[in-house]
Amino acid sequence: MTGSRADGTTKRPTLEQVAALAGVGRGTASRVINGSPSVAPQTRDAVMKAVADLGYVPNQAARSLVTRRTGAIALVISEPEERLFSEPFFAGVVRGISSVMDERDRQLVLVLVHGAAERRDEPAAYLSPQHVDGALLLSQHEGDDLPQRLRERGLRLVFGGRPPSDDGQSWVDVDNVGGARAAVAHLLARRRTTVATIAGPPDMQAGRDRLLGYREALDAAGVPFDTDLVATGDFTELGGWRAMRQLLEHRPDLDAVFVASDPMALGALRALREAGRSIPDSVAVVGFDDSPMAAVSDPPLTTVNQPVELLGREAAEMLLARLADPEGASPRSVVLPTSLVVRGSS
Amino acid sequence: MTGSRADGTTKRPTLEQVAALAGVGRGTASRVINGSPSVAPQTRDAVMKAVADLGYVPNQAARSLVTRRTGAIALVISEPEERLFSEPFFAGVVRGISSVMDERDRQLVLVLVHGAAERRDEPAAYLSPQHVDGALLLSQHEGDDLPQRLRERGLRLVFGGRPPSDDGQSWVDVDNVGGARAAVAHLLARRRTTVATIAGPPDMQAGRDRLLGYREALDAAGVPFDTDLVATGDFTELGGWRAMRQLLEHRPDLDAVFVASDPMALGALRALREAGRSIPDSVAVVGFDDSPMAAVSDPPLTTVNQPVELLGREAAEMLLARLADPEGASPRSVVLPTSLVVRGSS
DNA sequence: TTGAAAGCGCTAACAA
DNA sequence: TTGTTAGCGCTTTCAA
Repeated sequence: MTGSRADGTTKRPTLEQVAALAGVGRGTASRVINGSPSVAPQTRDAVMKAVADLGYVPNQAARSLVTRRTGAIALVISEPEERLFSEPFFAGVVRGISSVMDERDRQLVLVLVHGAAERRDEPAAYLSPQHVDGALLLSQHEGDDLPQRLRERGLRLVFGGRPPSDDGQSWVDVDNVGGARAAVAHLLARRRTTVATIAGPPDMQAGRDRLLGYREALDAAGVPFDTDLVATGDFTELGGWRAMRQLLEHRPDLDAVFVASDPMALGALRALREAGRSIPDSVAVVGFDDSPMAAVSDPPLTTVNQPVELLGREAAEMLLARLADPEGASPRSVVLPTSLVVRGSS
Repeated sequence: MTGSRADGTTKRPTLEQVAALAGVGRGTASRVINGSPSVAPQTRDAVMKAVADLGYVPNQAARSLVTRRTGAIALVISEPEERLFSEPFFAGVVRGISSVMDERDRQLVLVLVHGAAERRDEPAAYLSPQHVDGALLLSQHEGDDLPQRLRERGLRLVFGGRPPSDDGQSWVDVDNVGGARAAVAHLLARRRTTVATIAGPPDMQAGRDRLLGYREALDAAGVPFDTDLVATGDFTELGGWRAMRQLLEHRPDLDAVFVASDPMALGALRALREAGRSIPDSVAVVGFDDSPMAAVSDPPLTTVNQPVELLGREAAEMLLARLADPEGASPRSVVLPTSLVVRGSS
C-alpha cells in the first residue's frame, strides 16, 4: 500500500498517481478529493476507487502552501489559569474540542502562554495565521491583552467561558447565573432561612456570575441580601475551608450555604464537620460543577451540573464556522443550560 | 512591516524578498536562516538585517513540503488515562514539555485517543510521519498496542513514565521505587512497627513500582511482608478511603501507612479520622505526589516529591534528540530522583 | 466537465 | 563561498 524507503520514512502516494490510476488529470482528482460539485459521477467514482486502492492521504504541507490555511487550531491556556488542568472542567472541555477537531480533520495545537508579567518577548509568536487558522481561549482573566493582540494578528478567536470584556467577541459559556439561582432557590424551597454563599474570585466571570445568581434567587424570594453571608474563595478546597470558617464565625446562625465550586464545597464540608455542625440537618450545602468528587463525598453533594464537554464542542464548532465564513461571520454567543443535581437530602 | 490584504490576511515577506534586499541569492539566504556554517560573516549579517527589517518568518508549509518534516510533536493522551487531567502531575508534565517545544520552535499537537475498546477505525490516523515528527506518550497502560502501531508507522516515540513492556523503548520516569522506599524507611526510622500500605492499581507501572519500594524498605529493615497490611486503591480519594477502612478492619493494630498517592492519602486520613484514630500519634501517614493538597491538608502530609515538570522537559528533549539523530539514536531511559518531603511530625 | 499549466515558498543539489 | 535551478504535492485559474 505504501512504499518504504531505506531511512524508514514512508513514501506516500501522490495526487499525481491517483490521477494516473483513475485515468484523469491531476486537477480533476483534486476536485473529487475536495468535493467539488462539478465532477461527473463516474469520474468521481473512478478517482475515489484510486484513492482507496492507493491508500492516498493528501499532503497537508503542500495543501497549506497553496491554500494558506494550516488546518490547525490553537488551544490557548494562560499559564495563571493552569489550575484548570487540575479541574475536571478542563478535561471535559478538551474532550469536546478534541472530538470536533477529529471529526473535521483539524489538528489541535496546545499553546501554554505565560502570564503577562513574565513575558519577555512578543507573547506566543507562534499564534499567527501562518501557523494556525484560529484559536480557542479558555477561561480568560481580566486585563489580559493577549486576545486583542491575537485579533490584530488576524486570528479568529472563540472563547470558552464568557470573556471579561464582551465587546463583539464570540464565546460559549454555561449558564452560571441560572445554575446558581437554581441552587439557591432549591435551598430556599427547602425552608432554609439563612442562606450564605462562598463566592468565587471576583476577577473571574464565573465567580461573578454565580454570585449574581445567588442574589437573584434571594431577590426573587424577597430575602434581603446580607454581605455577612458572603465569603470569597479561590475555587480551591483550602479556600472553601477558610471561607466557611469565616462565615461560621460571623454568622453561626446560617443554615445553608451555596458554594460556587465543588472543591470549595468539599472544603466547606470539612470546616463544618470540624465545627461540629451536622450536614444537612444543621447546615445544607450545595456546590457547583458536578465533579466526580461531589457524588462520592460524605454526604453526597447536591451540585450544579454544567455540560463541559458540550461547551468544548460548541466552542470548537463555532470557531470552525467562523473560519468557514468568507468574511468571518459576525460574533456569536451561546449560553448552555446548567442543571441542579440533587443528592442526599440537602 | 507586513502588508495587509483585502481579506484581512497578512501577506508575509518571502525568502525571495529577503535575498533581494540583502543582495544575495535565495539559496544563500536560506543557508543563513538555517544556520549553515559555510556562509561569509558579512553575508550572514546582511541577510540577518534584511530578515529583521522585513520581519521575515519562514513559511512552515513550504519548508515541510521539501524537508518532509513537520516541526510538530504529538502529545498522546489515552482516553482511559484522562484521569491525568485531573491530577497536578499532568499539568506539571505538560508545562515541562511545552517549555521545551517553545524553546525549540516546535508545535505541540494534542491528541486524545480513545480506548482500544471503543475504536472504530484505524486509531488516530493523524499520528503519522506525515503530520508529526514524533510522539510523546504519557502514562501508558498495559496491553495497549497503540505504541507498537505508531512505531510501525515510522514514528519516533518517547514515553513519559516507564512503559509496561520495556523492550527497547525510550522513556523518562521518576524513581517511584526509591521514593516509596524512602517513605517507608522514614516511617520505620520513626519507630513505627506495623507499617501498612495502600498501593496503586497493579496494571500501572507507578502502582507496581511504589509497592515494590514498600517491600524493599521492609526487607532492608528485616521486617516481614504481610499481605494483610496491603490494600489496593485506584489513586482516587474514594479508593484511598475504602482501602483504609479495609486495612483498619483487618489490622487495627497498624501504626503507620504509606499511601501510593496523595489523593488516596487524603481519603485515608478521612477514614482514620472517622475511625477515631489520631494522626500522627495513633497512625502516621505518608503520601506520594507532593500535590498542593498535601501541604494544606489537616494535618499536613509528609509525601514524596516527584519532579513532574522536569519529567516533561526530559521526555521532550529526549524525543527531539532522537529526531535529530540520523538513524534514530538507540533507545535511552532516564530515571529522575524523587525526594521525601517531611511535614508535621508524622 | 475536464486537462494543462502556473505557481505557493522553500531546501538542496549542482555549478561556478 | 555563492548563485542557479529543480522540484516538494497540491489547488486553481484558464482554455478547451
